Amino acid sequence: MEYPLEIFKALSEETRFRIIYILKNSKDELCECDIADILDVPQYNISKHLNILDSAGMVKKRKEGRWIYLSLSDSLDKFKSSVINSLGHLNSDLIDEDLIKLKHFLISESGNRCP
Amino acid sequence: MEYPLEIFKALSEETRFRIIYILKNSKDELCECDIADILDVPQYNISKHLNILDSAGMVKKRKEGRWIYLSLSDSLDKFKSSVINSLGHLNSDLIDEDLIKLKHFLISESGNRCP
DNA sequence: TGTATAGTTGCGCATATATGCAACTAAAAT
DNA sequence: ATTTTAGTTGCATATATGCGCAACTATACA
Repeated sequence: MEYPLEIFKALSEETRFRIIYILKNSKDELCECDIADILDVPQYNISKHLNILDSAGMVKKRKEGRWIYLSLSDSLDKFKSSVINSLGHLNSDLIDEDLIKLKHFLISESGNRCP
Repeated sequence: MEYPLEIFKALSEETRFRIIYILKNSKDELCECDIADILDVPQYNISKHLNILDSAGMVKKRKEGRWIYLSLSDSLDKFKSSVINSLGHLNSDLIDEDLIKLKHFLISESGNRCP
């Protein structure tokens, strides 16, 4: 797909947008089951959406044992990082709910989280 | 639709992306027939896509006689203007072709352009 | 070795969305 | 008044896309 369109298309779907949003706001890596838990979306959907975000070069996957740890790509080009930085200007109750759940997740270190 | 999604969805379609791109790069207003001509897309499609961009609050329409003149909205909020500014980091042959055609259009003041 | 958990993937279905056509309105221009 | 041009809109169609399910792999643990 044409380059910029791929990025906008990736971000134009609610689940994918929420994934990027919590990855951007998480100080730690998150594994797929974490993300599925936080967003309350089936893991097989998270998996599919992460494939799309990966193809668009927006996320980094790190496999460790049985888990795949995710974070924003650390090699974002200027365009991508600029678009993602734009998310910092948003303030919406809906995405705030995800951030609250993310915060609880990060606090309960090995509580609810995958080991 | 949820606010940020609407913006990304608007930009994730090729014709709409190209419209925003040339509006961002045009010093003058453009009317629909100009845009249809530059992008080589039927005018009824341009019209429909402009409705979507308008609903998303991304463009300004100014009616004058038989024509509707378009430009980027002059009341973009921080998020929208940040996303649109991200386009400045792009360099793609495809969108450059549109810019070349736009340039020719702007030069030939009342040549090909609508009066 | 058997079981549980994390993640993947193919299929069928439902929905969303862009397109072309054709008929329409509105405002010049003759 | 008639014609021409800019723009709009409803409809049918084709395609894209996300979802749930179910079967699959791979790794850890007992």
